Amino acid sequence: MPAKDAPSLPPTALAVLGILSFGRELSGYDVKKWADSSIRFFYWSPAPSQIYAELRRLEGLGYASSRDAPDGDARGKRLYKITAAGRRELRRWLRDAPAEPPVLKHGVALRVWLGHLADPDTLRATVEAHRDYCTHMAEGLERSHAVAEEQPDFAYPALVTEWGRRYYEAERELAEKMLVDLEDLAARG
Amino acid sequence: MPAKDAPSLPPTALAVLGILSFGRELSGYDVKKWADSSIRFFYWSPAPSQIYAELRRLEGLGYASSRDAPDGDARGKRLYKITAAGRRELRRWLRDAPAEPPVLKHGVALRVWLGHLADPDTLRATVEAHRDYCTHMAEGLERSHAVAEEQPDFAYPALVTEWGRRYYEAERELAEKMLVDLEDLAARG
DNA sequence: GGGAGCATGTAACGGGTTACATGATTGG
DNA sequence: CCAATCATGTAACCCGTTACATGCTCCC
Repeated sequence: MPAKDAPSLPPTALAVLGILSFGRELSGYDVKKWADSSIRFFYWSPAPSQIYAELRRLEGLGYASSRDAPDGDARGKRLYKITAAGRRELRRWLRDAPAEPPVLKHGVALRVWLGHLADPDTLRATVEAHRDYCTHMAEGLERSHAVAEEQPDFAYPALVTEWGRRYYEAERELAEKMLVDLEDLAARG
Repeated sequence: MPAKDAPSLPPTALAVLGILSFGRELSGYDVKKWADSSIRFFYWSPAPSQIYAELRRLEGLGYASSRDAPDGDARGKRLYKITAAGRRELRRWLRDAPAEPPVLKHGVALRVWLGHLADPDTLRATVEAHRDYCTHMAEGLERSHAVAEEQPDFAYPALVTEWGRRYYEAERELAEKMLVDLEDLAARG
């Protein structure tokens, strides 16, 4: 019986455990692919090396169990599965831990903030690149959404992918407005 | 003459140098207050201890100079000022370094993503709290915007505070929509 | 045969946080 | 006088990344 006053796992561990919580038996490699195709759009995707480390930690805590892949499958492959204790821990976290405020590190905004030091053309190009990046992310989320809607147990992920699409849509519009404001500022001098 | 192929400073150093780039002579404490009242809305506010460390680093690189506060002012107080080299370095960074994609770690989205493990009421409360947080941030940005507009050399910061206000406005609306979607999902069961 | 993708890891590093320590100044 | 705020810093810690190493399997 682990976890007395469990000092709450780091975000990455929770995220990995969360991926396992959909019930599939996954290798570290699989977890990385999942992360890349879903949570990386609104959270982030840990480095492979850390995923393996987190899986070992989760197993150590009894939140996941693992077994070697059956013969015929790639040798050395290890499959992880969430345990009842792991599911309990996730539920506990969702219920008890206050939601941390979203972390936003917006390098583009920082650059505009420092506009007095930048060449106007570079600045504009930066914001335009960001606008295109938003379009790109929105497209990624559409694909992710399509996948989620096929699976009956992915109702919540589908909600979030749709939320994410709207988010990047809005971000794109904000970039568009920013370009106008930048133009105005340059005109007024 | 430092900086040959300068390995580009970490974000915190750039942010601190950016704060100094508005020309004021600031103490570490002042820098922290500035960060809290402006860039923390779209970037983030480093811990005090780190700000002091970054200021020392910047001085070591020749990007900032410092002097003791004049007598009559608090003893032990140290004031930092950006140097020409520091301004050059910032300009170089804005021009040459590709803008890093925004980092978003949205804990609320992650929680909804794991909705299959959560109690519906808790989930709703989480999203509602997030909506209120957005309102709160938007208000903070309005205040920040008002301050920026008073200063003639804060045109770019004013642009960004306005952008930020719109951002949190949009985030709030997304939270509102999410609540509706959550309701729908619960109704369909 | 060889390259792309599968699969797992180690080691070193650095960035950033928390917790703590210290002391001065100011205002009620 | 006492609390709040000003002001600066040290030490320990851990999270996460990068870079690297290794070897397999599948397919052209």
